[in-house]
Amino acid sequence: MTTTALTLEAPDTSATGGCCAPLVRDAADPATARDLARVFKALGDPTRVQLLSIVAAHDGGEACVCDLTEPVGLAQPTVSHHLKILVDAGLLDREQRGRWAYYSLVPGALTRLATSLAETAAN
Amino acid sequence: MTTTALTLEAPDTSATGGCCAPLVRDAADPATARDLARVFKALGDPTRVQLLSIVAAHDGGEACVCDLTEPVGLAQPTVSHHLKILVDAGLLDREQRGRWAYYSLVPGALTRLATSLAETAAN
DNA sequence: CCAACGTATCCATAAACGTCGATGCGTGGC
DNA sequence: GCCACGCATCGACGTTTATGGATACGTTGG
Repeated sequence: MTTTALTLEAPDTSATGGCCAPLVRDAADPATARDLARVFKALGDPTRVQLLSIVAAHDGGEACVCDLTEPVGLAQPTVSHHLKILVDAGLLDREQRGRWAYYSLVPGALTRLATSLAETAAN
Repeated sequence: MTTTALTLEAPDTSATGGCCAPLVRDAADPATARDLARVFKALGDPTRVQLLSIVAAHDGGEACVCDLTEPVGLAQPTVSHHLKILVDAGLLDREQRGRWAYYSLVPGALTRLATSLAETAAN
């Protein structure tokens, strides 16, 4: 799926004699933008940024839900909801050990995201 | 501002003999998380990622609204709305020259964001 | 001045989101 | 087998968001 190779055609500039010189060189195609935005949207909530940060700073690089409800001051179902969003975004891993579910950073996920940002900036 | 030095108290682990060893070292305090999330939320929409990318890739590193409506396929008020969000997030600069409003990347904004991400990953 | 143009703001609507109580599911202790 | 525990899912509610039409604002050209 999502195999859209959309080249993002540059609009005709000869018709509009105005300001526009739309030399879009290699802007992100809609599919890439959608994928990037999905990850950013997952990070677009203060609670989730906190959760990610707490997990990262936690001893062993992992934490269970019971470690997280108190720091963020939210009910357990809400925290589970946010964690699921972070997992779906590919930012957190979930591993069930015994009764507890341990969450940890996906290795390299944040770094790759940082690289994408830096690339756009240098584009 | 935002000089909150919030130490994010570690919950007592001696009481709960269970899973929890909440050694939160230096997780992001709520204020920092809020600021970060605000920028990420601005990037949490495919249209805005596309807009940012197009502006970055555009000749001269700047583009007016008339350059942007067609590539994203949205009405002008909608594009203006998204651009305002990106400006408010500190990601885009707006400069009015003549009849046209030129938008450009805020120098270093994306790089700083990338650094924040990398820091969290290495925490 | 006035008209044309590019852009921002206002308003309404539909969809998505955050939140939490109630509840269901899997695991471990007794 | 039963119960307690940790966690996920469901349903509902209020809030926020994306979108575009109508319109107002500032600028340029005549």
